[in-house]
Amino acid sequence: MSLPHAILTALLEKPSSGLELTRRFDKSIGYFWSATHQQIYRELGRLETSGLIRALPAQGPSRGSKKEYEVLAAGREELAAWVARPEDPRPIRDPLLLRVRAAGVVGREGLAQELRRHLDLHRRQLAQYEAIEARDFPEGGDPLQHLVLRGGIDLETFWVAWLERALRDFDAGTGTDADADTGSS
Amino acid sequence: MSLPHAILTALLEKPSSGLELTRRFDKSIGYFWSATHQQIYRELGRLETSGLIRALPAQGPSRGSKKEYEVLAAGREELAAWVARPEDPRPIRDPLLLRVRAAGVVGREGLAQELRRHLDLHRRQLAQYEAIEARDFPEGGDPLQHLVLRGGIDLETFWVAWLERALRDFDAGTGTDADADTGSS
DNA sequence: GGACACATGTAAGAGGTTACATGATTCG
DNA sequence: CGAATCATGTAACCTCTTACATGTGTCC
Repeated sequence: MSLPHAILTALLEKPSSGLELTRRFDKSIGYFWSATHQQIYRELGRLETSGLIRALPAQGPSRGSKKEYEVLAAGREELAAWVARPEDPRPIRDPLLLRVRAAGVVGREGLAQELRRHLDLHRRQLAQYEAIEARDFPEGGDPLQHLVLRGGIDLETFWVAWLERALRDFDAGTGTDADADTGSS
Repeated sequence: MSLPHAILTALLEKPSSGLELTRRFDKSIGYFWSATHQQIYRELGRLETSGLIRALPAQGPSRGSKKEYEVLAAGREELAAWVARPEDPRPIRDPLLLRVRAAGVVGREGLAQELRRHLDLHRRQLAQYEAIEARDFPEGGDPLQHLVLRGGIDLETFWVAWLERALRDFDAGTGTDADADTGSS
């Protein structure tokens, strides 16, 4: 139940149309809550029906013409209540860790290459976050937004470190070569 | 598409019934891929239909009586192929980071308490993982399984550090007191 | 008017969550 | 036999993903 709250947050930061929201979910907000345009349009409809947001006047046909939304008082209240509402962290569900475990059973053939690919992706993401930090928080800025960005940076840092360690272990474990053998049954 | 592969991995490690699998998904395997018994039974049915696993003989009625499954050659091959199959990491979708961002817009009332609660949960989880490490990997053990466990440990370590930092920032930012437990009406 | 970007929307299906339903076994 | 536990299964619902569909405005 986080998508509606992500949208409320985004709309409070700046009233927007569906497409503008989609763009923002590809950038800053999307760094910790991703969503596609189909999800966003559906959820905008629901939020409007629930009376948490409203479309600004100047409507044309439903398809094709731009529709701007803004948050109503009820929406702001709902969001404030949600911020404090207890909600346990979800159990981890990570395909990469699972694949490493599976490799322990069926062999690590091809896995090292995939780990290298992920390492590269996470390094890029980390560099991007750090560039954003240097640009937007040179000396302060909104402390809460900075905190969130630090979360992203720390998370990517974890992945980079873990993947480097994994590849080191692989090299050590198989002599000189990463994922050569697996010498099946 | 990871659940079937999680089940194949679990069944290769040890042929099991649905309930036994459910138990194992509440422990070791569940530490990086959680699943409920309904998901597991549904997926076992699909995997059997697909010819990747089979139920061992000695069947009774479909409800109530135990059914053991084992992985067939096709299942092992599918799992080995999946280990090497490229699959990009999913974008982050974390409700807690989102709530901190929302707090920047509607106020941080009640948030510190929730962060403290999460900090406690993550500390417990970390302690549990470290106990498992001390018990199962005193000096080695399966390097891949150890690597996965290290992933869990490092991830929890990240959360603990980030939450501690967040709470420190909160205390600094609001004078002496975070949000004074919001003492309700 | 054709191409293209802008903008919103529909549909089908997979995966996950929650609640409930049903049969078998064991133990007092 | 009643209760608890083991064990499998159904159903409803919600979210997310993927692919497709439709309309508008602009520029050549």
